Amino acid sequence: MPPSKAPNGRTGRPPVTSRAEILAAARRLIDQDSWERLTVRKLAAELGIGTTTLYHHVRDKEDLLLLVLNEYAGQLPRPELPAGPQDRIVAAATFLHDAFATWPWAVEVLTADGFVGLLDDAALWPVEAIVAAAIDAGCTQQQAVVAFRSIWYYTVGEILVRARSPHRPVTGAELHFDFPANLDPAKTPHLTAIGRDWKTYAAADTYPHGLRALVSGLLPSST
Amino acid sequence: MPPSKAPNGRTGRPPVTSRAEILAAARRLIDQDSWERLTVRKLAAELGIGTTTLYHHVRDKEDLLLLVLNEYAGQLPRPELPAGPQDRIVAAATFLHDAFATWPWAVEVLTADGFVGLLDDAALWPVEAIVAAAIDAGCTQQQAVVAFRSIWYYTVGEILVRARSPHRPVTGAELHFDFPANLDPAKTPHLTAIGRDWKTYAAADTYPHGLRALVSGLLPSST
DNA sequence: ACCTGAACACCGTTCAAGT
DNA sequence: ACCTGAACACCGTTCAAGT
Repeated sequence: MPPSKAPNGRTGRPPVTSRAEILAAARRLIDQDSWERLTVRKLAAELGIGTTTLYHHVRDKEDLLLLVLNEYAGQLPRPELPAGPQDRIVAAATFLHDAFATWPWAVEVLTADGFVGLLDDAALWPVEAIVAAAIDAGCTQQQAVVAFRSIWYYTVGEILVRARSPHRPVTGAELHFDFPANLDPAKTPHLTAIGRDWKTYAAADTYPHGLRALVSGLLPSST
Repeated sequence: MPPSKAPNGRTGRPPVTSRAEILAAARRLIDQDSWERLTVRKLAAELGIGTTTLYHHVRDKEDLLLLVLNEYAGQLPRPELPAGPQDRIVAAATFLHDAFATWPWAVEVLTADGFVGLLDDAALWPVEAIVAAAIDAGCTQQQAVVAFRSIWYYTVGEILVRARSPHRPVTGAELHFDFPANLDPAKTPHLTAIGRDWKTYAAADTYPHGLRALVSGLLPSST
């Protein structure tokens, strides 16, 4: 038997799915459940196809996650940035932060794979904006790169600590500083004194505050 | 047959291993290979015991990692700290950073489980030192907690980004900013201009620089 | 008391065979 | 061209049975 001939003139067995459908289903599952619990098998089941069929449309699981990530990044509305360099950096970094806060797994994927060689051109604008603003503020290229990296570390750390805190996804006591009740006041007097208040203090979202402290320390002093 | 009676008077089958031996073997395997590749099965093989025997000495894999971590933390020599509050914070944070830099999996374990309720009393001194110094510098308790958290985020981020960068464990181009050659100069002029130099700039260890910027921004201005 | 193999309930991925 | 079940090489953990 010769291979069947489809109406579109192409030959062979017709597809049961497409890359776009796969990405949409993956995103659905990630949003419903966590990205850690997304498995190739579940994704195929969601689509009603054989597990191994997926491997005809994406290289492997990592490839799949990067595709979903870039799609997500491209869909986010791009905000207006303020004129002042320092405010511009804060705004761009906060945009990054907020984007990651709703999709913390993106940070895991990006840090797992060396970041940006993997991002689409269109998703790089916050990086460009931060570097550009730093140079506007009087930084050399090198200082601007250093500034971006510091901001990136701070942002990644905040997201990961927050995301991994048990069952407190939105705001809250991320550090989960639930001291053992048996803190030794001789060894840790200040921690003992703070005691239960730590939880209260740590409940606030301090990302912007720390970010401003960092940025003001990184840029050449311009009053 | 009655249960055999050991010379020490205790009854039953004699142990083939101990918690101490298990922790030592786990540490050996983690140092040799990465902690991601430590499996319960490999650990049992290393000890020459049945896999499931491990579960009589540790609750589960997470428990095992925490035990190893606390042992490691307790063994690190505690440095002298400078007198000035700002320098003291930098020194304590740098100690944390360096400890994690040689054992990045510790950060993974700690961030995975909400940090410090899990640390031994003895391992908490850097936290106490940072909070104490912040209060010395004029911070309120709340400001001191915020300062610690910001420093913690920055440190965690640096370690994780560095640790996960492919095959560059010690120093180096952690961000791996290997732009696609097809960067659009219209969209990302500054990144395009920096180009290959990014790698050079990013090769430096900028943790201390960013840390100082952050700390100086966080403390009440004291010249 | 302590040890252990078999078993359970999973993974991601490959590959030969089918349509 | 595309799909797919079986299979491979793994995981962490439980549990009944052995000593």
